[in-house]
Formats: sequence, C-alpha cells, structure tokens
Amino acid sequence: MISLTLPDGSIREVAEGTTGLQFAQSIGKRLAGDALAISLNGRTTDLNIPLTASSEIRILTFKDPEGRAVLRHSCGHVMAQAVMDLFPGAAPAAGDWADERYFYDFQVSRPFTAEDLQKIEQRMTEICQADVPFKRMELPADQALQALGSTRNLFKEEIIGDLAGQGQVISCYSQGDWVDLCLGAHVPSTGKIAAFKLLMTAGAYWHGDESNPQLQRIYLTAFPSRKELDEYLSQIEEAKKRDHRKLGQELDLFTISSDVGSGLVLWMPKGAALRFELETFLRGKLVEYGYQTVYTPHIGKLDLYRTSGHFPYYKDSQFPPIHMNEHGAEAEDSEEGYLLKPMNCPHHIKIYEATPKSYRDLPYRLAEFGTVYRYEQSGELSGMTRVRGFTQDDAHLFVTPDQLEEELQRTVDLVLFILRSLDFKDYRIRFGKRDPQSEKFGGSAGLWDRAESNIRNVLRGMNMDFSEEAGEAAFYGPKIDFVVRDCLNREWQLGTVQVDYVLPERFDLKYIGSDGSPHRPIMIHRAPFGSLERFVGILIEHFAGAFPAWLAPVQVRILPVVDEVLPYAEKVYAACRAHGFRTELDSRAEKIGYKIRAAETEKVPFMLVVGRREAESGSVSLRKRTQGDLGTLPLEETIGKLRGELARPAE
RNA sequence: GCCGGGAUAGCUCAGUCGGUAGAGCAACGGUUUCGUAAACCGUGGGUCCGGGGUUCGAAUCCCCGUCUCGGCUCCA
Repeated sequence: MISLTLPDGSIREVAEGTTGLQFAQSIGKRLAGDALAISLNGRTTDLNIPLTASSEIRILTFKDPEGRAVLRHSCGHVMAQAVMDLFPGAAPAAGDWADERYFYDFQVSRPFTAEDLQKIEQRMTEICQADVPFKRMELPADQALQALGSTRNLFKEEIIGDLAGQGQVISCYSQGDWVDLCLGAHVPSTGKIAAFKLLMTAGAYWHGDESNPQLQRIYLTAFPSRKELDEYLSQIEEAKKRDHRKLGQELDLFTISSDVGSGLVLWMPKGAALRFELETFLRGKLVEYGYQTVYTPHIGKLDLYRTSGHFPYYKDSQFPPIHMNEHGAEAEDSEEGYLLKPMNCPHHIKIYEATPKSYRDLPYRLAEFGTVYRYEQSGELSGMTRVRGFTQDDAHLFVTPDQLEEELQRTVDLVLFILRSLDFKDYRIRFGKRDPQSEKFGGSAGLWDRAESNIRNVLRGMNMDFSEEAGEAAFYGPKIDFVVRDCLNREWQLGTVQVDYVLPERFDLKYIGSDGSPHRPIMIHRAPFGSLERFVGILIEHFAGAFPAWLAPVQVRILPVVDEVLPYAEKVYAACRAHGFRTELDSRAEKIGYKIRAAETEKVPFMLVVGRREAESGSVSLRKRTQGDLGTLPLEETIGKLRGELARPAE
C-alpha cells in the first residue's frame, strides 16, 4: 500500500500500481470524468501511469492551469498528426503553450492558408472522435529516433541529441500509429478534447533566433466543451472593442498619418487634453518628491551618444544621423553630426556637469517630459503602444551610494502611486537583470552585481512580488519594469526604474564628498508612465474609453432641450468653462434623446440638460453617464458638485 | 527586418463571372421646438492605397511599392 496526500491534507491508502484515473474514480465519478492529468509532488503526470510511491497528489481538471495546459498540449499533438496526414512533406519542429494558447511550428513548402486550417480542423475532429489513447514510451536516444518514424526530422534529431547529451530520459507519446517526441503529460485519449479551434498562423524562427530558418506556426486553443470555447471566442471579440486604435479613432483622441510618418503620433485636441491632465497630475508630484524640471533639445551631437554608448549599441534602431558640421554644411567627415535623441540621459548628465557638485547637492533630481526618437522595426509598430517618436516622463537622479536604496524606494513608491491613482491593479513587476552570456551589457560584472543587489534589497524591503529575468536589463544597468497587458493580451512595459553605475563612469561624473575628495555618483533613471503615448494607449483600453471624470477630454456637455433656451445654455456653458471644466455645448436642432445618446456614446461623464423649467429657475438637470438623471439643482450648487467630481486624485 | 492577411465615401462595410461604384451611420440643407440613449425629408461626398502590366474593357486578374493588421524577432 502507498499513501496519497490530497490538497486538503487528507491521506488515502491505495494499492501500489493504482493509476491516477483509478484513484480519481475512487473519489468520485464526476471527478474521474473531468480529470485530465494528475500532479504528483508538483509534477504534472499522465492519469494512466501506475503510482508506485507515497506522494502528494492533485487531480488536475480544466479548472487547474496545469490541466488546461495538458488539454491544449494534447490538442497540439492531434494538430501535428492532422498536419502530417494532410501535408506529408511537413516537418513538425516544436510546440509550446503561452497563456490560453498552444502552438506548434512546422517546416512546410508553403505557408498554411485559411483553407488549409479548415481541412486540418476537420481531420483533427476525426482524430478526436476516434478517441485514440495517448501512450507514453521512455526510450534511449537511438530507439527514440526509430520510434518517431515519419515524425523524425532534423529538428527532432537536434532535440534528441541535446537531451541525450544532458543524459536525460527521452520520452515519446503515440496516439495510434503516430508518434511524437514529448515530455508530457497528456490526456488519456484524444476523445477528451471536446472543443478546439485553430486561431491563427504566423511565421516563427527555429529556437526563436532570427538567423535560423523561419517555420510556420499554428496557434490553437481547446476547451472541455463547445460552450466554453464559444465563450472564450466571444470574450476575445468583446475585448477587441476596447482596442485603443479603434477607440482612439472613434473618440478623436489621436491619429497617425502616413504623410507624417509611420509610428509618429498626432495628438488630437481630445487626446491632448487627456495627456495634458496626466502631465499636470505628475508635475504636482514632482515638486513633492523634490525633482527640478529641465528642458533640453531634441538633438545632440553624435559624439555625445558615442560616449553614452547609445549610438553604438542601438545603431540599427535609430533614425540615421544628420551629418553636418559646425557651419551648417553637410559634413565631409561622416563621423561628424547630430542624432535625434534616443534617450534624455546624456542631456541631463550635461546639466549635472554644468556646475560642480558636492555631496550636499545630492540627491540631484532632474525631470523632463522628454521626447525621444527611435527607428523601431516596421513590423513592430502598433498604434500608440509601439511608436517611433514618444515622450518619456523621464527623470535622472544623481545620488551617493548611501542614498541609493532609499531613493530607489521613493521612485518605486511614485510609480505605485501613479498606478494606484489610475486604478491599475493588473500589472506585474519584472526585475530585469544582465545576461552574463550576452555581450550586450556594458560595465564590469562587479558594478552589475552591486546594482542588482540594490534592486533586490529594495523590492524585498517593500515586500513586492516580482520575477527576476536575465537579459531584460538595459545595457547600462538592471531595472524594475511595471508590465501590463493590452486588450489582445500582449504585454507592454509602462513604468520603469533603473539603476546605473555605468553612465556615471563613461561620463566620468563626480561630486566632492565630505572628505573633500571626488567620488562617483550613481544614477537612477525612472519614468512612472514610461512613454506618454504607450501609457495613454493602455489607459484607453483600461477604461474602454470611459475615463474617470478628472481625465475625460470633455467633462461636461450642456444639452439644451429647445432653441428658445440657448441664451441660458450659453450662460451655463460659460459658467462651467470659467470654473475650468472642459465643457461643450450641443446646440444642434436635435431632440434631447438624441443629444443624450450622443453624449453617452462619446463617454462624456456629465450632462447638463437645460429646458424652459431650468432657464426660468436658474437651475440645471444633472445627468451622469451610465447612471442617468440625478435630478434638478440650482446652477451654483451643480457647479460646486462638479468641482468635487472633477478634481484630480490626491493622497 | 521576416512570414502571412488586408486596403472601396469621414466611419463600418457590400460590390456576383472582368462590363459606367452601393448601403447604414456621420456631414450638410430644410421641416419639426421636442424633457433624459437614435424625429422626418432631401443633398453632397470616391485617385476603389500608389505605380506598372494583361484585356475591347480592371475595384475585380498579374507584378512592384506604400501603409496597415496578426504573429516572429527586436525594444536604451
């Protein structure tokens, strides 16, 4: 007998050799039916494997993230079989899952078409209906290669070679006579896959490396029932309605014109009002946190960016330099010239250097809404979230070593305050570290170790959840990134805080310490919004265009019921503007219902309906978006009420 | 940058087999003066993304380019 410990702590004795499925059946018929796999001591395992030792066990169903992954993974194998049935020349490479989706990459003579996908789905349905069992085999490398049969190809050989080299057991799974190399786990049989859909195709590089051949990827998802699949698909459709590119156009927030250039955002009056409000909000905080505001130009000499390292490191993703000499003529020396600034730090460093600094001057905090230009790859551009010109709410803090961690904490506090004020709860914190294997990172290993431990100390001290990710650092230092997802579930970095020992060294920055001798300051780069463009793009999606009243481009709209009251409506309009409310007057000869509908769809938070009654009594009928009529109030009282409703958040 | 999809009125989209380009909404004009989510009638509006080709004839077929969308890769 062996004993199995369930998640609730209860322990059950079963005969050695009992399978996970039999155990699930002993608990309940329903559970056994829903079971997709088991988790044994935290490892996901097939249901039909005999249990040989006492363990902690969880029966995995679709409710468990691991269970979902198993179902979709198994569906991926069914897809691979279907692809090979229909395209005998196809070479399956590898698959994996990401979020709700599973993908499998194939090398094929031509990319898959929409019609191909339909045929593949049809073949998959046949395989699932046949309810073919998945069987696991563990084999030595040479036998595994044999076992693969028609699935064998250069990709599989490479993977088996790597696994064998690491001395790992090689496992394969078969469904019927089709075999694939696979770690597992899988559902017991293809019949468990009740509902699936091939979502999209894409080109993808082998091992994710651009220098490798490009394969054709198919994404799919699977659910235990048709109903759940349909719900998922309609959720995606629903989410697309929040897309900032769509809402940005509908609400007249921004536009991008190919005549100006790809990735160059034109802020329309309403988008600009929103941005201005965000900037004003942050400016208030900057004073409180001891920042000094500066302004710097949009270009700088090439040599400046050679010193900082930006030019050599990011040569391929910058607008080409403006080659000209001091006389305004085209430079003969192609090394001479100016660059559109890709970062604000070098300019701020020059402000730091402009006057001698002592330890009494530090922390020295310089802030600027600085617009930078980067020539992003054409395939990367996306609305406001990935652009070629954007404004960072940037700041650089020059600090002494003993000030560093406290200042870091204050910058993180500021970012958290901003996110909280805008009701962002769904973000993750990424601690981006250097990848020691990569040459992309400047400075000595010792400096990096110090910077990384500074960040770790601060994040731990603040009790934050974060994930450490190698290779995600900036070239000059490690960073804390605040990462959110857009309506299509793509991740974007918003706020960032970076520790930098490298640029102070490259620029030979100094301050005079209390000992009278020169010391090297440390820099913190930080931007709570990150890029105003990206932040506003995400903000549009976050609020689905219905911004909190203090941010709304139009906060109040006056809706006269009949033409006769237009003079009174004008008076109300003027009173609202006099109090700084962003107000519009809808004087069209339309019925009141029409005007209300327009204001509602344009997401105006407050509507002031004025008719004869209001004009006579000097009042307004207040309507709040989505809530409806709030009743009639004297004009003065309404304005007082709106002042409160439209105030910026404070803390 | 790479792979694939797309581009028709301000917006959303239809356009059959290659035969003179359409709808709804919006805009504009008129009528209506109306009380909390769409009054009625009328009018204007097109480089069918750009260039080339095939054809008696191209929005439609072919080629090149641009922009855009979904992925991949990249992201200071």
